[in-house]
Amino acid sequence: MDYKATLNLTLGDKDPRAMPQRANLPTREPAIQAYWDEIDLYKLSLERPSPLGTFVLHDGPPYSNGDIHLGHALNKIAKDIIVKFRSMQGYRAPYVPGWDNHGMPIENEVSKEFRAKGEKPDKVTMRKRCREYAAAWVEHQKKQFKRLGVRGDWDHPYLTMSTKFEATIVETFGMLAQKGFIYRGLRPVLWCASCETALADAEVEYGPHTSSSITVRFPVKHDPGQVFGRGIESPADSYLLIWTTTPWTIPANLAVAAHPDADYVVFEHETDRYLVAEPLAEKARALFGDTSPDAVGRARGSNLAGMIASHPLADRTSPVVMADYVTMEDGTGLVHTAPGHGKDDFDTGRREGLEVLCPVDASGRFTAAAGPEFVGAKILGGEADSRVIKALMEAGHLVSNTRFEHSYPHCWRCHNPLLFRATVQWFMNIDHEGHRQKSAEAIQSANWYPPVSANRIGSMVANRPDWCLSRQRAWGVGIPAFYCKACGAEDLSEAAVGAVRDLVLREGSDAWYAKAASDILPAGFACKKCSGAEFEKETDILDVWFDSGSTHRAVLQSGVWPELVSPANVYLEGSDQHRGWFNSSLMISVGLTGAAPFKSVVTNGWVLDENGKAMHKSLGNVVSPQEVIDKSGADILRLWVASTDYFEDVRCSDALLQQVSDAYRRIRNTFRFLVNNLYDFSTETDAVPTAEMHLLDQWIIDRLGEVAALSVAGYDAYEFHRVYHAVHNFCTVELSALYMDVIKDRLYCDGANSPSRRSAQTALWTLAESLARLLAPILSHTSEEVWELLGMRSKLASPQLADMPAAQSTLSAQERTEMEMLLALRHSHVNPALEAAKQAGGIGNPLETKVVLKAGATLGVLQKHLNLLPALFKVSEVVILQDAQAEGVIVEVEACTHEKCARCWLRKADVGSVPSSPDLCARCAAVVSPGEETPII
RNA sequence: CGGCGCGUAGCUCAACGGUAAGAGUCGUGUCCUUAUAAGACACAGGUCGUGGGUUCAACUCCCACCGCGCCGACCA
Repeated sequence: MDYKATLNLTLGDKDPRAMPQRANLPTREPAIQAYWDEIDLYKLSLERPSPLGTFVLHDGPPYSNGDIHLGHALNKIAKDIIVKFRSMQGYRAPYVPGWDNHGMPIENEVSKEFRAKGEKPDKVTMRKRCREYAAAWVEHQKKQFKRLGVRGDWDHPYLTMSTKFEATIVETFGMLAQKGFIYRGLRPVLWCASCETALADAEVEYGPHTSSSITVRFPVKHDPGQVFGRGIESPADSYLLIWTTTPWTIPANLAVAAHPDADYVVFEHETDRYLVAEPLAEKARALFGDTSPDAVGRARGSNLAGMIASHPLADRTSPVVMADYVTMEDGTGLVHTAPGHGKDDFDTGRREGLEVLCPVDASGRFTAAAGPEFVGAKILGGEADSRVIKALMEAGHLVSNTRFEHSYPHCWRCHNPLLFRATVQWFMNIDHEGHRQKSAEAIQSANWYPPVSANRIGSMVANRPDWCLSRQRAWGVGIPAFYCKACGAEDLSEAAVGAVRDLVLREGSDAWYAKAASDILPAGFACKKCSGAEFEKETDILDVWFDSGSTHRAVLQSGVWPELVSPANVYLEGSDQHRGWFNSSLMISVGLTGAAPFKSVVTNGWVLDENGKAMHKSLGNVVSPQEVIDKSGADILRLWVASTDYFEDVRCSDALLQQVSDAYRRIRNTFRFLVNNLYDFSTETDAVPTAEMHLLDQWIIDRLGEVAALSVAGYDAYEFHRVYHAVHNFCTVELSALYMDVIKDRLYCDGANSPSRRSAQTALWTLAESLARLLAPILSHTSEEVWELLGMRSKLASPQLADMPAAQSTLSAQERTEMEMLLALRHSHVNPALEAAKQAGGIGNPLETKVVLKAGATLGVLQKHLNLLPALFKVSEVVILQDAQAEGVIVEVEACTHEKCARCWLRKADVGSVPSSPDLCARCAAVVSPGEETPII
């Protein structure tokens, strides 16, 4: 007789009530997301109780251009996990996503469009198109982010190009100006002389270029350390040797840089003496045809400070300064320094208080400042070089002149070589009123995950130069500065900037370009210096880092999102943002308030391929989040994020995602077993109080509590892989391999409404419901699916609106110890013995066996739990024998000789004891005959 | 080239300076057919990137090198 129909089996996949084996996430997830939209889950999450207060994760704005890539996905998913966890932990956790809209990449794309059409738009037209372009990508990326399952105020994101945001940028700039942080000065930028424009780094292409390579001697005028050994401080016939591949920058020379830690030597050639770095002395001597290595003097680089040379052409001095970027690779170890023509030179010049000399005009010709003999000479084409070389030769200071091929920056548009040219720019002074030190303190008082982040940004802030805020571009927020037409004085007064802010607020930032200064400035506005009444507007825009660096003011403090607070609890961005957003936000916030805009900062590493290499389209190793979602689902991507230690660089590939998919299937199958055994269970009528449950059921609830505690600690530390491993191991080791397997007999064979089965079902229900909550921040969709199947929606619309599960153990310490001992016995003794019996042949299925335990000291514990053991070992019978000699427990396996019950397949002594069911054991006979129940054992 | 960081089984992650470096996963073999495109059991897998050093003792601390990544520089 077939008794299968009398068993309480797990629901099969065909049953409409069942949780299906196939997740089918690519189609299931959009339906779940539609449900979230329908109930307005984000709003509901803000309305749930928040005993712990508010927790704001402030979104760093991605750039609104292009499809999102895996790095975006990692970042946004990690943020989403944090927000959902904090909410479930008991915080009010709003999340307002945002976008960074201004900037060069969009301007370039739009420029290309116009160029393709042969149009030359004015700034306002250009900006209008940029705005449309950015807006289109915002909508595009928004869909992609939402598809990841990220919860937030997607209907009200912040945009740096919104009117209110742009007004805040203007205002922020004005406030910094009022506090004295903003100044105007020269700074070298990469300049294309043929396009007559400054270029951004991204617009520069490096390629081979042949330059004139010259060695020049600078007569020493003042030698306080008497390095030259002439016995006097103003030696004759003593020279510094320098090398350059840009002869045209010699007229702009203002200093010679030496490395403080390098060794320098003086050598003699005829009656002249020359100073060079020791490692390069040999080469330098060769220029004179000398080989003798004798040095007539030597000095540490740091001892050269104070030495002063004469400029080889102009009538001025050129002091020796220290710079640690001086290398011993090429040249002489003494570096020609022209602050107007190089970034390093500029920084050195600023530090040393040198002026910034740039005798080159926009078209790349020498101005009068270069010297009367050079005026009008063009850099491009080499005219300037040859005139300078000729002058040096005539002055007798040219030592050598050769050709030198090296990598050199070129304009990406016209492909001509670029030059560094100092132009007037706006800056934020990083050392104003101890700002650098205040920033360092603000860094110290924040929490950094991982902790080394603090060092990283710390050294960046310690070493960063002043912030150059000017960009010679169209797509951005105009710098709200006015220049007096009469005297040229700049005006950043509160009245002027305030007028611009009001204008932008009223009409948008395009109005800055559309209107004349007189239409913007308040009536009667006059120059403070000369009382002039006519003004010109600044044409540069602000660095877009200034935009994003203002988000804490424009978003957190604006009042537009009243649920937000400032400072934010946490910022979370990729490690490149130490130099980017973290830095710019810190500079502005410290400048205005003296404190950081964040309490904690988490950084995520880079996404690499399976070999640890960066992803590049050309390498074909790019994993696209859209493809993963279409093929496997967002929960797979989310689980991948949770499985990694994302503080460091993380790896991703199809093979790795396959591993994550396997882990997902394990977790899903665990949920399936739990859910599909609850089809006839109601918490209202069938639940068994924990303290009255079967010991094994109490034990698994105890374990669940531990896993929940571990996971919550992992979430709390932003280390989601701890959650992943804890839950995955729990599903595998405790649930699948052990608990769920062991309770099958009770679940399937005991009476449907028997207390022993209801006890197991109560545990299953608790497990399913708790795991759904525990995993809701990570597997948001699957948790939602489980929640619905459990019928929980009638109580609470989503597991994301529940509390994080907490321990609810009723197990005593002694019971826990005893259970652990029995499980250890199963693992280390019984299973191996069963395996050995299986390998030896004869006995295949453990259900056919009897296990004999011979024990000494542990006899009492074994006997106490004897009735648990057959199920725990998955065998038909367990016999315990006393054996005082036994070290630990001896396990023997033999065939069980009882009759096999046709229903439960266990071999039992009482099979046939009920006359009406001769092929059944007593328990099964009682179940088949109604009215009898099996007690909890 | 410079600054910062990372490098534990094929993979994802563990391991207070102290017992023979642990889990899961993948792989292989066996069992089950009552979670079944599931499940159970077992086995195999590591000179802890390499080489030095400190220490009674190093995966753990220090140095160098190699590989990888981020940021910066590509230069006089």
